[in-house]
Amino acid sequence: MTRKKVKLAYITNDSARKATFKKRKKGLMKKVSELSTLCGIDACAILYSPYDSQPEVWPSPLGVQRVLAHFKKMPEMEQSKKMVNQESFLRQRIAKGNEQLKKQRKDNREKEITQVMYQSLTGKGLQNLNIVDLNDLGWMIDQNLKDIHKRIESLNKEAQSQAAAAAAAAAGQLIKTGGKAQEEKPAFDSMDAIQRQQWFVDLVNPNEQMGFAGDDMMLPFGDNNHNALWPNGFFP
Amino acid sequence: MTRKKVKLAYITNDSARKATFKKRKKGLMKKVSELSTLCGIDACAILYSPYDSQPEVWPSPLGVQRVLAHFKKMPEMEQSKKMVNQESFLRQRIAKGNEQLKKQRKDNREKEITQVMYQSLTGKGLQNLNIVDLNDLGWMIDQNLKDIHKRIESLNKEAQSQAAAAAAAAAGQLIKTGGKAQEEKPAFDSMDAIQRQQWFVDLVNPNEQMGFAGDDMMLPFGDNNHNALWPNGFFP
DNA sequence: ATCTATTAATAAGT
DNA sequence: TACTTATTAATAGAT
Repeated sequence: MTRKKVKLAYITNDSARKATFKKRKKGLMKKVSELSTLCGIDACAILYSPYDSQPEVWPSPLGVQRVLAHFKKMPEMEQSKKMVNQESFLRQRIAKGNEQLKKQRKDNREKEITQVMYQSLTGKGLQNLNIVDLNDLGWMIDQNLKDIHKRIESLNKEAQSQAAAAAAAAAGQLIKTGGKAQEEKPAFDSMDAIQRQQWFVDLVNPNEQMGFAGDDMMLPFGDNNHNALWPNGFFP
Repeated sequence: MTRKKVKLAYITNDSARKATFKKRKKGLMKKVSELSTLCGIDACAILYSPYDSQPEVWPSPLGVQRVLAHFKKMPEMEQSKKMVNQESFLRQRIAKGNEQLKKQRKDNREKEITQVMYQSLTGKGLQNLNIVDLNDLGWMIDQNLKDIHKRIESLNKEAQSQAAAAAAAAAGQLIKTGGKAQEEKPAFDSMDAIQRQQWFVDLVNPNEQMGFAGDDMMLPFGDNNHNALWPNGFFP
């Protein structure tokens, strides 16, 4: 579909319906053909259109009859097992749609709360939030902190192994200096971390000023420990 | 298809084939369903896979049997008329592929010659071209000139009607000045034309200098009239 | 099963 | 009817 998302319903305009039929028939036959080739399975398709008195089939009349014979030999019960019929097909599509809706709502909510969070960091205050929003906001901040801690850890590990490698190299050159360099220059000071800080500062501070610690910036949480990472300022 | 254009051939890797089958079966059933709904036609599909002992059908066992009955009632000759069988299907696909190849080659050639043309405008010279290339280059330049003339005409017409409108407005205000303004300010001087000029200058002159009229820039055509548009410089 | 980068299908418009 | 193009849908490969 293109130029417009099409509604799945009978096309009332005759010429449009015919045009769509021709295009989609071709596409469908191609799909059957590909599926059969790629996966080596026996398949057939039959279409009756008002545009031709004869049916259009894939892959061939004989192929269709072979598949049909196979199909008709089975008892009705067998035919129905594992079968995709219109009802179950629609049920699946509806279920899938609902799942997607649910996920989308969750994503939306997350974005909403994230926006609230950033606004609060630029000094907009949290006065207008209800308890539900505040709860979600707290949850999101906790999530972010967890992510940050994970990231710090992984960067520290990286720095450690790099430092170890450097030490090994130094040892190889017989210029050993006493070690522990990796603790004096932790990974968080690396280029990557600096870029990350800058990104974060830019993000929370679009107006070129620190919005944090303004008069009405006290977070209305019982648990102000959300800020524990930065005991005396934005970044140490 | 994605991540890679897939070759249309039996997938030998078992798990990949099964995964592809599941995805494509779903997609195919959806297509049948949509075609049936959108165009109100009677259709069915039957698939036998090695993954299930039962066939998977659309729209339902009964629906399939109805379509099948319809199909089997016809004499063989009738069945074959207008029918899409595997051979004709493949023939169509091959023919289509060849057409596309032809068109693509033409496009490529055009791009090639266009590049030669631009290079020549930046002073690369045309010494290395054979007679065929030169011929095509001449053709392309003529095409471009035709396009340019068309564009100039349409812009002039536009300017004329605008000027007419302006004159009408002026007349309405009783400040008629004598007319002919549209000839003193032709459309080619309009904003659009200026942007176009700049674009063209940038295009032929990527090194910030005029490559035209350099020592070896004389075009090796018998017909130097290709330049007739710019008798004394790039743009008047 | 899910995700995402990429290709394929196709709705409108010419 | 066929071609073009802008957009959506399908899906290959990776996770």
